Amino acid sequence: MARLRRSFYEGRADRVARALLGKRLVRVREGRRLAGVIVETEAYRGTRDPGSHAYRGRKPRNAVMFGDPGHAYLYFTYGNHWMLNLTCEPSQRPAAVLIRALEPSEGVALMKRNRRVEEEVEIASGPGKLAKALGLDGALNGEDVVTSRRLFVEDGLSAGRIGVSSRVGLSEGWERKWRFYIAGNRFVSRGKPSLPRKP
DNA sequence: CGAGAGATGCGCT
DNA sequence: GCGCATCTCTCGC
Repeated sequence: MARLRRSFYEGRADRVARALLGKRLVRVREGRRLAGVIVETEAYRGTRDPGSHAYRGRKPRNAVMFGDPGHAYLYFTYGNHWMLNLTCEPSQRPAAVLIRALEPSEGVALMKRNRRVEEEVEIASGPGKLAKALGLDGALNGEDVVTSRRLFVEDGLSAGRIGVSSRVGLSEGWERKWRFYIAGNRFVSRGKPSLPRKP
């Protein structure tokens, strides 16, 4: 399968987020391929988006968001979890797509071990789970996924019907409908039911 | 099986 | 200190 090129990531974050559904995220670690089909994403774009890390300007942590498209932005949160984003839009325009869930396809046994779970549906049905399953952390922050041998995205099949909803877990900016998922796919995360949200 | 809270560490106020 | 683009476990039904 062909790898996605730089031009793929240059578009608006919400469009890239949609387009990433059905593509294959690949992690190569110690010579082994760990991979899955992207089934859930969220877009964060611009300095006006109160849900985005770029909302309060450029800081050391979010600097990758302001750089070239097609790079991994990995950040640590909640004291436990790494989140994988892929930057998009031209340089200086802060934007990224959070990869929220995968349907596992290669290296399933190893990913289960990384996660210490038995059920396939538990491997990567959420952004923190996904990073753990693939062995992603701050060491890969800034990685160029267009050229990297360790982390990249390959073209895939059509995603089929796409669902749209509010983004998960935000106290501000949740009214933007920038979460996208493959409708009916069982590996999509359920999100966090107790957070404030409007129908 | 759904709701709720604790875990856990870092960046910012 | 507080809040966080979360996860997991414990309760109670």
